Amino acid sequence: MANITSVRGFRDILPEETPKWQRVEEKIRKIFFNFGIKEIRIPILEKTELFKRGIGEATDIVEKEMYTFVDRGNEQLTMRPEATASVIRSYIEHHMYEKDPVAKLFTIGPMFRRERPQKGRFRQFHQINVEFLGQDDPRIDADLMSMLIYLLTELGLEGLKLELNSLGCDTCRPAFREKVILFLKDKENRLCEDCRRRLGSNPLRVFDCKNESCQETISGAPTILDFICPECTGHFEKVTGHLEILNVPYSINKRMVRGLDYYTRTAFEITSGALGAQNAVTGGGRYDGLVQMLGGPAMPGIGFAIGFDRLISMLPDNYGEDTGSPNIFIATMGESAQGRAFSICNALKRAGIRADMDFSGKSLKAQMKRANKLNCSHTLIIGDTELEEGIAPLRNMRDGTQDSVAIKNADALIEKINN
RNA sequence: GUGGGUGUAGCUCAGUUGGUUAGAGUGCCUGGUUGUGGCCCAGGAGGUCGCCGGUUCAAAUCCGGUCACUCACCCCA
Repeated sequence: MANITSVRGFRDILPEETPKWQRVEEKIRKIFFNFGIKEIRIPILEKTELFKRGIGEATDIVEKEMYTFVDRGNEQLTMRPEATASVIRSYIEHHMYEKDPVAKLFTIGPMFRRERPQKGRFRQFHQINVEFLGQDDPRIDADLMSMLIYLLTELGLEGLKLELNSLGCDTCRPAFREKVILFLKDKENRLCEDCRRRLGSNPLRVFDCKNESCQETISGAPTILDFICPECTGHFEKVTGHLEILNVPYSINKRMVRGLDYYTRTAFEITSGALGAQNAVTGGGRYDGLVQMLGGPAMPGIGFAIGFDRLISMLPDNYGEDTGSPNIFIATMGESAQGRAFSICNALKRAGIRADMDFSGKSLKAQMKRANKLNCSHTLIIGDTELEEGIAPLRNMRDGTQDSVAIKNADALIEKINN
């Protein structure tokens, strides 16, 4: 009978790797706490309509990547492909803006997109999302990006590049869009198949097409920064100004656009050369129209998502390893020793000390080998008849020196280990 | 959805122009040695060679199909 395997693009994160995830999450939570960002936990399943309206009907995500199904109650549901729409839905549903229009929220969890898997891309992947709602001051944008850079640097990442652009707003982007369509109309035959299709749905995407001919064609086109309205220009200039004040290095990428429809004004991306083709570790931007679009009040917002899996893959293998705390292995010789070891081992664990032992009755050699494998700091050997008190030497594994103090009971041992 | 690469032991991989009981390293188990583990020595378990079909006296090896993994396009974090 054939074995059952995991679903394509859905992977197990094995015990060797989970400490990395835990350490990163701990550090991030601490930083978010200091920046006044509170956690929100949202469902994995939402009504399909939420993403259609939020992300945009014509986007690749909605068009062909969502896990959508009809449930037994005949309702169209979707496993979330991203978190922002859900956070906004919750913000509106619970009238959070009534209590306090300003909300700084984060959420961590899995997202689902049915793409072809490759390096740094899975069908179930994990994101750390941050949303700042209720404020459109350019300082918010700068503060958000500065925190992000700080956070990634704190985690030990190097070679990061922050790129940003402005996408304009509802009033200036449509005009720019028309201009681009007009510009490309008579050059259509020089565009790739995808871009010709995009011309009708999302012509701005031609800007970041990787096809050479497309790049050449679009290079003469007006760029959005020359075209956006004075308000948007002002906002963008202030954002970059504040970034400079905060000493955050950045570069402007006039051709960067976003694949989700809700973005307005500030859009940014952080990339790393260490990631392969899927080089974006973070992406985000402002979405001043989204709250209203989803049925809430007119309320600005900005946010980002960190690709958790990609972030983890950039960290060294030993990241998050516990090295300091004591880790005891109890080896036994003989039946009666096992009995005493059993209760001592249990007492150690309840006293907050990591401890383990072997019940299989294997040779001492095998037990010691196991202790070594578990990377134990100390091995305690308990003999069958030696030492009336019942406990033999506590031995340090690392330098081989013996500590031959006989210990009378578990309490004395705990004290010894803790001193 | 499109293209390239790869599927042989738990893991990393050899396997010459098709030819007998398919190998190594590592890991695992047992024993020896060792001032009770690391080093060394001996032995052992473990594989329908991804799956199906074809060619052949004979297929891990050649051909076709299929599935999986992987990298890239696309898209995005």
